[in-house]
Amino acid sequence: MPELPEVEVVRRGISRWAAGRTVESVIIHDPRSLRRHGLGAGLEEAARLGSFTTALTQQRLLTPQRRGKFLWIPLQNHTAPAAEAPRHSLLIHLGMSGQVLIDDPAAPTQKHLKITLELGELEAGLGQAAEPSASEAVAPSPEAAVLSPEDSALSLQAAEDDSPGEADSGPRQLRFIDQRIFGGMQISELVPSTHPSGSVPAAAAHIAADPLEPALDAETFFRTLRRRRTGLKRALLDQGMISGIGNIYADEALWLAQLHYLRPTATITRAESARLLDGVKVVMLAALEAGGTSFDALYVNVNGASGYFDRSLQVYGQQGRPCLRCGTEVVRESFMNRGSHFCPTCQRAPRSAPGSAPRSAPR
DNA sequence: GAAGTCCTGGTG
DNA sequence: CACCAGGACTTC
Repeated sequence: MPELPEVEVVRRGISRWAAGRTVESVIIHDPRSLRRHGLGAGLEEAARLGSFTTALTQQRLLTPQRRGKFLWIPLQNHTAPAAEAPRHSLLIHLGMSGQVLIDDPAAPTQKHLKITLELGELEAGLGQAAEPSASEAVAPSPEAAVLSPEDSALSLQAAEDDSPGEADSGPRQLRFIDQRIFGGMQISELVPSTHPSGSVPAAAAHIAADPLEPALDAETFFRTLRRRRTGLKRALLDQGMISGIGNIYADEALWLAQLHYLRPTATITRAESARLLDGVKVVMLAALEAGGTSFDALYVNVNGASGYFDRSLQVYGQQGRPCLRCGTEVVRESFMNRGSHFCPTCQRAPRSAPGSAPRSAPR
């Protein structure tokens, strides 16, 4: 269940290993992962799959971007000058179980392999070198594409292992693996946006800014919350209001902010809203730090074994165990067909009976 | 605003 | 062998 931090780590992995390369060929192992591709075009399946391959082949992968749980790689024709603005993107959503694996053609085939992009050589000056992420603990060097010995732990083929005569080593495949097929890929046109990169894929244009974007400010968040007529957790999970939060980090953020998941959004105070947004950011950044800076975590996430940063989890899945703040047993309740974990002491239930109309809170 | 639908490996 | 998890889209 990758949420924002996991997707961000995948983004960094792609940025480091695949950006700057050109797609030489596309292999679709399972068309179900392309269910959302080319939907508006009214094409038959065979034509849709063909258009996916056509749109990607000979395209240069630029620096991957992310908003919430949506990940995209801007595409540029490999003959175009590097300065030219990309018009399309490869949009990736990991869904429940999606993984991105960057490896070598010699790598063994993965069980749930859906799509393989075969990549060309790295073009000098392109790709991850242009990546200015401030939160990157270790900025990739311009030579990052040249593999060092420890990189073999990433299951990328090291230069030394290559047969003589092959000048370019580096990983030559970007593979999409997805067990439950809730995720997928599609080609989507880039449209102008408040996103830091200036655009987002049209298919993700309805997705709100995420907690790590400057575009999301506390006052707007508060006002949007007050306008809603729903519960706090439902609002947090609404990607059109704030993006990147899934079931796990919603529970974590609510615990940090000491707010109940059923609390009516309309009764939230400005201070509580600020606490909640703060909790969301803290949880995301902590998870990112746990996974984004550790080599092991990079390994499991880019190469996709399991990759959940569960060492930063305080309440999710902790039912029956003492709350780390007050010692009360953490409770799990069923909500929206999923689990909600909370501390009944730190996170008081709203006064109104479940299901009844919420009454207004003071202030 | 909220329920129904898609999926499949793992679990009881 | 039935059931569950879970994100996001479709439909009410």
